Amino acid sequence: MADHLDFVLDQWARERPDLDVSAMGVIGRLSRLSRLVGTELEKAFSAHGLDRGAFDMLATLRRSGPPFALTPAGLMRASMVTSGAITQRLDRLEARGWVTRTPSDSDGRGVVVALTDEGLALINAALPDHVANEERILASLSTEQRAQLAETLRQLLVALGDSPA
Amino acid sequence: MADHLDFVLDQWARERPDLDVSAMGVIGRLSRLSRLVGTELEKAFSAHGLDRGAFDMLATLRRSGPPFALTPAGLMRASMVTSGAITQRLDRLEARGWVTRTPSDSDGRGVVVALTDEGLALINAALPDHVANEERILASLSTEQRAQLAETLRQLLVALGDSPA
DNA sequence: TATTGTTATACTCTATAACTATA
DNA sequence: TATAGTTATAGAGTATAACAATA
Repeated sequence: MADHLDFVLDQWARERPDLDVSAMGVIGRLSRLSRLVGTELEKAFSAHGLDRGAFDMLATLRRSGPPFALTPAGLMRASMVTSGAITQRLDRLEARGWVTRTPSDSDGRGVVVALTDEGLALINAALPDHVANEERILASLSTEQRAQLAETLRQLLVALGDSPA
Repeated sequence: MADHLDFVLDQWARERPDLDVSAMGVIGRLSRLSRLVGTELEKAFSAHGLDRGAFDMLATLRRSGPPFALTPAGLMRASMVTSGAITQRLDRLEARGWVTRTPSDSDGRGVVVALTDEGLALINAALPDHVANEERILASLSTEQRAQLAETLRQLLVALGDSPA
């Protein structure tokens, strides 16, 4: 079965046969898939009253382990969004009672963002649904394909400068 | 070499050993990579005074072949953005003199968007740089890995409802 | 001087809906 | 009634820069 990029590559082959546009077959699909997957992920989030940004913040705090606390700078590095977006996300999460902001002990400039009991309960409840949703999204791939895909994506990420922490 | 998702999966293994979060290894990497690749693509666009949305419109018109004309609805389907975004993109492209909007002959409600000579020259010039940039982004993969990646992504896209045209 | 977090600006996009002109 | 395109609203993100407090 053909996808949209099959159509696009066909058009380019006809219009610009001088150009090798095969890279588009990878990058174009990457872009479209990321969009479609994003839409699918929202379904599980909204079932818990969350959106992507909120889930991202709560999950990052959750997986950091007890006491479920990080600085805004740490959340920024993990989420790949700008500092302004982090401030706004935290404003909303704080208003909902899911996180607290307290001055850092060790750094007078710093702030520590921590999950409240309500925030912890929420992310603990949303997490299994999110993981099940991701499994559903990947259901068309074999175990081997999934492993191979993860490894190829990692190779690309490392080459583009992605790093742990 | 480790990437960010190696770190994330490690944290989840420690915090929620009851959950199989391996799907995150695929979907998380997909999301981060799409973001990083997007940033890299902008470099080639901005060298020609374009942004992602503008390049997207011009390239879609270009590959449709002579007379390089499509309806806003056609551009919307190809680009996966909302109708409001299309209207705004076309407003900007029209103001720059790169596309024209003329009433459709066959449908009184319709509009035909067409590349101007300037728009055609611009996209023809930008295209080889864009393709070279995509090749650079994928340089860390072998030919076989690229082909396999494209095929796996296509499989996922088709399963999620992506289709030609 | 540099860093932390917040605030501000202008812009692009989202989702949703209303609106017109036409089919 | 439905469709094509535009317009409008509120909200979340971008990039960039400025800012106060602290290191």
